[in-house]
Amino acid sequence: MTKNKLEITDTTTGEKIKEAARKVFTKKGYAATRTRDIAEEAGINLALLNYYFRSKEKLFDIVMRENMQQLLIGLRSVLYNETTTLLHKIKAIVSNYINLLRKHPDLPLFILSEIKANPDKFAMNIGARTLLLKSHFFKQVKETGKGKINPIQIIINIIGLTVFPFIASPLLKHVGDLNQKEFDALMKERKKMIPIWINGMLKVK
Amino acid sequence: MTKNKLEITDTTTGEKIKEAARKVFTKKGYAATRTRDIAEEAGINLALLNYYFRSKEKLFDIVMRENMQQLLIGLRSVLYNETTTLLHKIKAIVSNYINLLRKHPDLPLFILSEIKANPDKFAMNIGARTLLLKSHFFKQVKETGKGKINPIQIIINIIGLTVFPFIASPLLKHVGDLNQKEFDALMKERKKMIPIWINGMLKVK
DNA sequence: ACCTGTTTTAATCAATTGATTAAATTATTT
DNA sequence: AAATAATTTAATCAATTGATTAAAACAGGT
Repeated sequence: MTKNKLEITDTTTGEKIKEAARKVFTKKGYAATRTRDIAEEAGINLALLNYYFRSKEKLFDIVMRENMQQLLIGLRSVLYNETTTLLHKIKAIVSNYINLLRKHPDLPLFILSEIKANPDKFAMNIGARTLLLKSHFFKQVKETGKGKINPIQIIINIIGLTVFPFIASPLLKHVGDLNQKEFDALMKERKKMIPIWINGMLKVK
Repeated sequence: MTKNKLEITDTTTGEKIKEAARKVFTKKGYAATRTRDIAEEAGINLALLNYYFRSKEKLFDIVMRENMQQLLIGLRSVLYNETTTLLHKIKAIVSNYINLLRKHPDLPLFILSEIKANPDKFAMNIGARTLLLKSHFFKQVKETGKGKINPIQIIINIIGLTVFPFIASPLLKHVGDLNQKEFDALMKERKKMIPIWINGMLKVK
């Protein structure tokens, strides 16, 4: 069985390890993760981790690359669509990301922590820069704010308003006295509100 | 010299260790920090760390407590001032925090990461909840948004718009192609803009 | 100068951690 | 079935890590 018996849920040993690694890395971060935790989570012998992925770091690189990939999938098609309004794009971006983050709430804190811990490692990605800066979306932000506002500020606000509550969720739940259900309801409401708020910013002055 | 020769900059051995620990912990996080890194940064023998603070964790607890303290200092006097307008309070909060974060840019990511890594440890702080929820500031947010908007959403937005850029700064600098100077200019501009943006949100609908 | 308590140092410990090895088991090919 | 290749396991390694110890250096009081 070297190649696919159509692998019912593609549950190769390698795949099991990778998914276990994603879970543990994302929850605890690279430094706090023990390869033995990953092995246990995957239900495999520790040595198999090195057999399939050479090292903890190589495994991490693969998981992280896929995680970042996931955040960019589908973004290009929105950013570069020349047939939709700016407001429509903002609604799509915010809605898609909040849906994604409700499924993977600790993705942003994980990614931002690891970028900070090792900025050089992620410096390569010149593609992410042009993806945004050359987009139809960015042009629309520029001309809608026509000189009044730096478009980067608007970008920061869209991402910040969308992502921040998930980054700070333990804190917000505590000081706001919210359970998971109430927090979820807030995030659902934000899907509607953030585009309205951003729209307001674009009309300031 | 058992007690103060007025300690020119209070540079006790214990203080040197604590400040070195603050620097290393804040930069690398608890898990990635080695007690030997702290000792080297402080220029002291490793054993002195345990002599003065018993353990890595106890030292961390002290540093973290002080860090969180720093974020709350001066907040109460703003939140509970019954003589100022809501807009005035928002300006004060945003301005104070951006000033603080420009001096200590990796404080928020550090704190939020550690809270997520160990939520129980920080669960005690029932004081932080009432500090916000019982404040004159919170009442003003409630009545200004009069039923139209959940005040918690406004709180999230104020904190998010203020703090998020610092959390995501390596990413923002990269995709926005910003150097430190340009990033700083953006943060300066946000001191003016965030209160305006929040004001707009309070008037939505 | 001598004693006493505090601070500092070098050496060391036990536990943990990422990784490897050699043998075993299992699958595939001939 | 035999041979070969791939996968899995248990045992072990060397390096790192947080912490401790016993001795040395230092200070203040008498």
